[in-house]
Amino acid sequence: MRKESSTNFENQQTLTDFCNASKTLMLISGRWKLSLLFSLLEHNSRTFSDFKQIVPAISDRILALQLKQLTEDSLIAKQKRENFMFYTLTEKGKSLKDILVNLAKWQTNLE
Amino acid sequence: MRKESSTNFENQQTLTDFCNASKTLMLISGRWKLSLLFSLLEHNSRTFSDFKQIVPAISDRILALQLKQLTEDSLIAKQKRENFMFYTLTEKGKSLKDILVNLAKWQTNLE
DNA sequence: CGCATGACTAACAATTTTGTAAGCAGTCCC
DNA sequence: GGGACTGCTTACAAAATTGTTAGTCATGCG
Repeated sequence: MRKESSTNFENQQTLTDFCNASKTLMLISGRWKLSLLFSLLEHNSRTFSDFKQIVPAISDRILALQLKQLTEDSLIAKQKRENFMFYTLTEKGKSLKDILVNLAKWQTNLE
Repeated sequence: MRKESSTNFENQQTLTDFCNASKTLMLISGRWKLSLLFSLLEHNSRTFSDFKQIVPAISDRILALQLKQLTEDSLIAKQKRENFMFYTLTEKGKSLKDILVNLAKWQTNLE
C-alpha cells in the first residue's frame, strides 16, 4: 500500500522526525477514526457491527481498515469474548482522551 | 479541486457534522501545516522564503497551498510590509497553541 | 441441512493529496 | 537594461486514501 521509495513517503519521514506533533496527528488522522475513538471513550467496548450502526455511512472495508490501523498503532485492542470480537481502548488510547476532548472543545468554543 | 458530488465529499460533511473534533482536525491536517504553525508560534512573523528554509523539502506549490488553506481557515494572515509578504498567526491560530503543544507533548511522553 | 448474521477480505475504481517542472510579474541592484 | 530574488501560478504526473461490489469463512438457529 505504501511505496517506500517515493518523495511522498520520504517527506512523511522527514516531517515526523522534525515535528513530534505530526506523529501524534498521524495516528488519529484517517476517516472516521475520531468517531470510533470517541465512541469507545463512551462505551468502553464495541463490536464491528456496533460501529456500523453508529456510523452508518462507513463502508465495511474502510471500517476494517481504520480499526486495523488503530490496532497496529496500539490505540485500541481487539479480543474475542463469547464468540464475538470486541474492540476496546488500550491505555495508550485512553491517554489520548484529553487531546480528543480538547479538539472538540476548541471547535465548540468557536460557535 | 473538490468534487462536491462524490461520496467522499458527502462523507466528509457527515463526519464533521457528527464529530466536532474532526472539524478541528481538518484545519491542521495537511502536510507541513503543523511545522508551519509551530514556526509561527516561535517567531511570530515569517515570509514565504523563511518557510522554505525551515522546511527545505517542501515544494513551492505545496507550501503555497498549505499557506492558502491556513489563511482561508483564518489560522494565519498575510500582509505586506516593506514590499515583503509576512505571514502571522491570527487570534484563532494562536488559540490552537495548547492543542498543538499537547500533540507534541503526548508523543514525547511516550518515549 | 439451509439460511442468517458477524467480521471480515479481494479486486477494482473514483477521488484527493502530494510532488515536479517550468514559468511569470514585481522589485531591487549594479 | 540584465540579472537575481521573492512570491507565487499553471499544467502535468505520481501516489495515497477512500468507496463499491462481491465475495469468504465461521458460528448459531429453526
